[in-house]
Amino acid sequence: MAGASRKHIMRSDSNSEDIRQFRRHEHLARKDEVHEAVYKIEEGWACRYCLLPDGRRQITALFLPGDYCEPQWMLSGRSELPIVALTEVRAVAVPLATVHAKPGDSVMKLLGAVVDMLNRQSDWIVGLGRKSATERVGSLLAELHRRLHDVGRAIGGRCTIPLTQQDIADVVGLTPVHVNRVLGDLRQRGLVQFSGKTLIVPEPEQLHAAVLAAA
Amino acid sequence: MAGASRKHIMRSDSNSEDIRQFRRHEHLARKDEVHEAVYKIEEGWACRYCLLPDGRRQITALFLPGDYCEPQWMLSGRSELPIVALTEVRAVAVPLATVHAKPGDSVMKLLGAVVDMLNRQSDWIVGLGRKSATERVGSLLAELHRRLHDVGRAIGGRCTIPLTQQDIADVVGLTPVHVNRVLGDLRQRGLVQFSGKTLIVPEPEQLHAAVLAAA
DNA sequence: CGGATCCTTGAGTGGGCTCAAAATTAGTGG
DNA sequence: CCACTAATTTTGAGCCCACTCAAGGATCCG
Repeated sequence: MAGASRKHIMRSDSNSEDIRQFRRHEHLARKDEVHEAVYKIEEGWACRYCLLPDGRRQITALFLPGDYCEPQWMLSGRSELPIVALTEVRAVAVPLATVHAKPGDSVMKLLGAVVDMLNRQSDWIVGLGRKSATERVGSLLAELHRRLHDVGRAIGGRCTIPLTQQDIADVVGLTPVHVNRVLGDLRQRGLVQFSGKTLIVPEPEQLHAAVLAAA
Repeated sequence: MAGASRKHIMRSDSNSEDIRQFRRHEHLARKDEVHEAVYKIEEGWACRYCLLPDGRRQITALFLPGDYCEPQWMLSGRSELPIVALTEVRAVAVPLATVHAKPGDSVMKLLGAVVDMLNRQSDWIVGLGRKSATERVGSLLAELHRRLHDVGRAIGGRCTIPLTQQDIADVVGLTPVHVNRVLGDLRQRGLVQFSGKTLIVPEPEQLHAAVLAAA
């Protein structure tokens, strides 16, 4: 990450990476802000959210380690909604000028991330519109477990979910009280286990089956 | 698909446009289908939907005249969910090969459409997660009125909404019975009027205000 | 050790659902 | 153009899932 002092700074690539740190509850982006870089999350979690005038909050995207934080900024150049850190976050700022200059691999990665985000949002519309509380919470845990597993952060069904129950409620469109009850139910049914912020999914397939389309 | 056998295919524009017709309930795309073209809707409405194993349906996108039907196919090449015509539909198939060949205006339009879809989906997550039935239905009518107005299809607060109440229910995540009651309520409050499939919004701002963040 | 945040549990309420049937409209073939 | 059927809309009665309000316990952190 260091080593910026060279003669020819032509290739603005890996030397002197622009690393940013954010404390919990600190904003990575505000509403309607102009951006000339996207973040690649290295460590920690963040979310995009919408705050209604009367205080209701809805989270519309979760950013986990390895995710690009708002790949569509490459296309639009601005954030429509605020992004806030849910934990301490370490991220790399990827300048869009650089990406545009060499339209190769990195552009494709970002465009792929845009498509992933579209599909993930579409899935959550289905969940919020047509699934029960238990199905929504179960689906969220299953999805988070899968995403963490995909980046090597779930070993033996074990992973860390740093969300509060209030956060979970704001993702799945429920109240924190009800989320608490649903989590208790899932645990009693043996589909998941907790110890602190650690989530254990003994049988991912069983959770997936129990949660999708309870006939 | 036709019209490729000529000497100078320089201007691949208006000659022999690939126009497709779809009857109501006919599919424009199936799940997991490969696409080498996107549709530009000329006339009629279509939707993307998800059908859960037990029969519940959730609509995750509406396509109105002027919309590109699945701009992200340019990036992914395949449909994740089925698209079905809600009315008779006339659409132009825009071959992606053509678009890629001359990466200019049309590419930007499609990428802009992708960003619009992301933002619209994000808005609907907020609605489904945190808004009441009345707010959701009112928001939908307000949004549809605005989108139709933007393409010159709402004259004097008057526009055509060819959706059944069942369709509306599958967009806003309610039952058709409850949608019917909510519509009656909105009409009684003078926020909207109906006559057949024609929707009249006397005061768009009043509807918008009544529906967003009822304190 | 004190304060704040977060989790847990109980009791009661209500918004949207289910079930059911009738009225209206749209579609279709003769 | 009409008879017939299917689809859609409307209305009523009762129920349940998730919400609200509230209080006590646990955990974290300075």
